[in-house]
Amino acid sequence: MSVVTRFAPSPTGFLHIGGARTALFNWLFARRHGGRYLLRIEDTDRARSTQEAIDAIIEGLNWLGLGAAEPPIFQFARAERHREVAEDMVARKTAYRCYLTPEEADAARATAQAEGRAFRSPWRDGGAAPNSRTFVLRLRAPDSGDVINDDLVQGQVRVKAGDIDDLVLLRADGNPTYMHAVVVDDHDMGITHVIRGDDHLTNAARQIPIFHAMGWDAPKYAHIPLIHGPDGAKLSKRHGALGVEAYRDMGYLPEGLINYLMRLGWSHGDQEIMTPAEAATVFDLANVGRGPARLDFAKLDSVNAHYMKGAGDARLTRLVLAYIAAQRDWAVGAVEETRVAAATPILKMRSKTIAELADQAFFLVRRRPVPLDVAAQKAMKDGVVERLGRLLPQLNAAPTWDEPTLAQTLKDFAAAEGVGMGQIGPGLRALLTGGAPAPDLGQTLALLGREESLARIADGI
RNA sequence: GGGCCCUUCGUCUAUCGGUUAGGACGUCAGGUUUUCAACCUGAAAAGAGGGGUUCGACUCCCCUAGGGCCUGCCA
Repeated sequence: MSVVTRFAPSPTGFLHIGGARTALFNWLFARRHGGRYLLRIEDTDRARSTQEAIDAIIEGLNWLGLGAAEPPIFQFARAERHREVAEDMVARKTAYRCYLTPEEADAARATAQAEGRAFRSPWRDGGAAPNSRTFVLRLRAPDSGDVINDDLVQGQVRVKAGDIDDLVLLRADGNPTYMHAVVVDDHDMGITHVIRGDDHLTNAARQIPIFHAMGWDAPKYAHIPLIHGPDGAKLSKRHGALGVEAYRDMGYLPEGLINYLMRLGWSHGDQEIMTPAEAATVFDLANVGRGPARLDFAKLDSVNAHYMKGAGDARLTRLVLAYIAAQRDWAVGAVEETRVAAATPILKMRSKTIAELADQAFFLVRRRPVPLDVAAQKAMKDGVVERLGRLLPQLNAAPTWDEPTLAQTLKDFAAAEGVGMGQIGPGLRALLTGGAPAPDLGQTLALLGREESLARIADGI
């Protein structure tokens, strides 16, 4: 049997971090077994589903490299099929028309709950249909036996059939409920493995009877633990329940985010760094943890830093320039772009994210005269200006404007002055960068270029 | 209330009855040092509690505690 998985988000918001990981595990599992990975948009809630959300989800998946090879299936478009199956179940006597009004159903449910038993409608065994009353179609839940889900992650979960409600399949308006639509679609799409969040674990016990009611085999289930916030509580907007595009805007690389998400809940020995392609050769649901994991931005940063070091320079340059333009609202000229491009291979080694890279590169795009921040001003102590005045001609006389030559020039100057670099570095750095972070001085001078460096020093003295 | 699930360093995790309980991030100390980083060396740091089973339990079973999910004509 060839494997078919699916990622089935409801388009009521962006693709959040938990959804991204669910998609990732579906993708990995399908890849691992040479199967198919499908996307299904669960848009049966017409009031809350939006085109913007659909676009955001697909865009987010593509950014992460988790796009499906086949076009998405839209659940609402299949409503006719869902109705057909529900009617078929009525014919099979595994579903029935329930004429309870919502209020009556609420009351009956409250009673059942108080008595500690599952909800059963009085209409489950038929009866004369009242006129002018609408009805819903309900599942006739099995009367006896256990519903068993041999969950690939959580282990065997057994629920007594008597604990399962006669849930609604078709609403009064004839539209399917989530519980019903999922089952019909998973069957029709040939889904073999349902990999989804742990919040659906108990839903499996409600869905399996629907499969059986139609004489279908239920898929294998794998309920992966949820992601919690750093404080262990449910993920909220305040700490990370953001769309993946928010992570992109914070300066994370998709491969960094993916690697982090992959290791959150799944492990392969002690290996921390692994690409999805690599993971796809060893991925196993048996190695997925069962407890919820907390989001840890420090670890994410560290994983991302690894991918920053290995990322292509042209790509990083493009990203960092876009970041500076968007986040700092800073117009970068062509000369400065060239400087940033030349600096990227050096600066990426010291940056965890694109945001940090932008901070590291900022000194390159500043405009003269460069204002000094408080720390930089403090570096301009008595005698510093005079000393830098003596340095200026030395730098100007440097035979070539490159890092080794400039570093040597500085060393020679310090020796000639009879002082350590501590008497020269801070002041020089202040004038060159205004206090913004920058690499070693030799490198800073080289990256800034002869003309700009000398001008910035001259500006300050 | 009911049903179900979860529980190893601060965090992510390894261990699948016998280990000085390993790794990573973070933290701390030291080194390097002209800013911010990066980097190097070292250290501290864990089996929720209680019962069993066993020659031997982090590992298997039970109870307790804590946390989570579901309990909708939402998904």
